[in-house]
Amino acid sequence: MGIKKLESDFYLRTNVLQITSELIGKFLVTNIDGQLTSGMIIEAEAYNGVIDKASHAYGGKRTKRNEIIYADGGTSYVYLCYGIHHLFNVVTNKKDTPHAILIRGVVPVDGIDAILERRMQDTVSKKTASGPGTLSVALGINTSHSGLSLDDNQIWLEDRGIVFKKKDILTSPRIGVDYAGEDAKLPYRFRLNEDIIKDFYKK
DNA sequence: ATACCGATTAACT
DNA sequence: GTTAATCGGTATA
Repeated sequence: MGIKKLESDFYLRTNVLQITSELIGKFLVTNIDGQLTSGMIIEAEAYNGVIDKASHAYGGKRTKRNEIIYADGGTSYVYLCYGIHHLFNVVTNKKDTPHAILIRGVVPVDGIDAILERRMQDTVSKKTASGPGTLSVALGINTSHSGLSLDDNQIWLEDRGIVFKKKDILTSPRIGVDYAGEDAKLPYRFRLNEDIIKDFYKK
């Protein structure tokens, strides 16, 4: 057991689907604005680089915004969606192989007071950090954090020894990527069984 | 300079 | 189940 910060050997691997499944049960931790906050990852989606029509890097496209996806694994990629929502991604694989994982939901764990203040809520519920936009608000993440190394002391991931059974990690098509044609159907979304998630909110 | 649109959310019925 | 809100990024000229 114990707490182990994930290092580049974890992020530099080539199988983004494998890494995405392993992220369920890991902890996303931030130390932003003097507040230490964290959440356990319960949902994430894989974006498989230049061959994935749903990826910002499809076809090898490079723009000022998506340039970060081409960085080495272990880098934070945060971008603005619908003009309002800051979506946090983990870049994986080696430099110039633009794999990324969108973190879509966490269960709040550390710094609950700060999280509730940021979300302007009184109590923790499933709504506090269960979407890609809301978890960024909860943990204080915004586009200014894009390009940061996850080895930095502002945003990082931890393994706290929690392991779920394979059957409790469900796969399904990704959300909001209908424009990606055939690739919209790929089972690249990973999430924890709802019954197990409920137990974490009871604690 | 201008036009289009999205890896979403919250508040509805 | 439906839908309005909202604006930076991107492409096109």
